[in-house]
Amino acid sequence: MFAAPVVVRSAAAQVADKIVAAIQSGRIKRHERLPPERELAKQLQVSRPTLREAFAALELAGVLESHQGRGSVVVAAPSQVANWGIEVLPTQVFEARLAIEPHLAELAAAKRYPEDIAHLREAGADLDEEYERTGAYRSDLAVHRAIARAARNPVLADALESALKYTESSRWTDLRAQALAEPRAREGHVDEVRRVIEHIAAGEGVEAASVWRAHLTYYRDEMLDGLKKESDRKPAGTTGSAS
Amino acid sequence: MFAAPVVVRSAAAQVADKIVAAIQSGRIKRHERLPPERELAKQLQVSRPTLREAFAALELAGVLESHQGRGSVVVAAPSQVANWGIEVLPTQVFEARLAIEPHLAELAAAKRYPEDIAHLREAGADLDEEYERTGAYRSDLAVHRAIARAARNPVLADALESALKYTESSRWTDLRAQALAEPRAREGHVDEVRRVIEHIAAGEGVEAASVWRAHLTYYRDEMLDGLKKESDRKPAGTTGSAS
DNA sequence: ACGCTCACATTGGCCAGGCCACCTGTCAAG
DNA sequence: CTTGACAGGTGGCCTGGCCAATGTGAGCGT
Repeated sequence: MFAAPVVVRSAAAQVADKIVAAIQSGRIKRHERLPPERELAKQLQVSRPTLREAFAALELAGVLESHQGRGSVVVAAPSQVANWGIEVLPTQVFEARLAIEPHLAELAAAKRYPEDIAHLREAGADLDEEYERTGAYRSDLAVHRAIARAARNPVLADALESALKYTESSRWTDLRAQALAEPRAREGHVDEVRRVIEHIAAGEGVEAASVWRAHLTYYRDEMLDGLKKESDRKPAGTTGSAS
Repeated sequence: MFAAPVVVRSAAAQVADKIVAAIQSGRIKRHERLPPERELAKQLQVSRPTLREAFAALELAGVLESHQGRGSVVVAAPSQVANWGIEVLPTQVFEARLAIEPHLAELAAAKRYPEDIAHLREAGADLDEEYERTGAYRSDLAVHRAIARAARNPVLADALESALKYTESSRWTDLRAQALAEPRAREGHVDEVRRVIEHIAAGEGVEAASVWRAHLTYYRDEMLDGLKKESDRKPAGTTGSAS
């Protein structure tokens, strides 16, 4: 019992949550002015500094805008915060990566900035070296990121990063380690990485995208197999994690 | 002269910038502990509440993590903040949208939740109605967003939103208005919107993606034409915008 | 009657100082 | 060796205040 520990959420974070929720639900509309800080603080029963922490966070996130003497207004549409706090499933992570990463490989092949290619080759060499030396490797994330960098598209690079964020949970790394336990799978992966790098360096965008798509597809299937086996062993999920 | 007005950046925002810059440059590494708030505030010559505003913002953004009695640690990798504050070009916005949106259409066709289809049809009907009534339309963003929602993938939906954010500048809306000045172009767009909705509703993912890709490609070419004409008229760009 | 100026209320930006709660390492008692 | 109390360090939060930018309306002159 008490499997789920108490998640402490700071007062400022709770205030931010409330404001976001109000925007999501449409209670506060876009370009609408919020009550003055002093008043809102009184309404929410927090001090002004606490409220200001929440405001500062939302301002950096592009949700609010505050101006001295004028007040604070909402600048984000509900759609922009619609997915905040939604849980992301492993299959959704792969959906996103399959949408983004082959395209990144294609863009990288189209642009081919010398320093990016060098950086990419370096990441590939590191992976090769690790594989030759130890017969295994921990992850090829560096290559994925190098491709994103070579694509020179900040919007897609950010999107990839937000997908990769989910691959850092202990749950995900466990599954990955399990998926990479098969020596044959590893060899195939390393080979795909080599090929995608050469395709990009040669400017063969379509081929690079194709290899990369296949790479991700294999990887996905191996991971989801692990997920399936796990749920077979333990039908009732008891893994809980928060953030 | 003095074309660029002084952009007032709050002290808290500047502190956040400094910390992000330190992570980008590798001066602070991942999982490294930061100095205590009181000390860091002294170093940066700001008060603790101001520093705390910056911390709150970075915590919401997933860069820091603070725990009572333990201190604050960096949890973001440099790659995760690498693209912060980078200017995004119109061509990059289209690169990203072309990567994401056809895939979203395909996912929407694969999932086909009834309420999402209804919502999508509604957005399409609104556009139709506006077009029939006025012979023009302001934007079909609602349809794009409805497709994103129907795809049920928060990672991709967020990515699309961050790309669409750039389409809200006055500069972009001007270009769009100009691109949509051709009645023939509008008719084609409305027709594509109708078709993509029907393909999605019918579960024809490949076709939906294909139509949507064509739609975006036409749109991109019209917009970038407008951009080109504009730069022909006025070779030296004097448009400046900040933030 | 119209336009202009300027004082003032409003509102966010920032600070000082303080109290409390929590975590961690230490050290003595069992 | 284990257990528990304890103290120092640290973040969480508050009160109260001053300053600076903004917008407004009264009062002025024309």
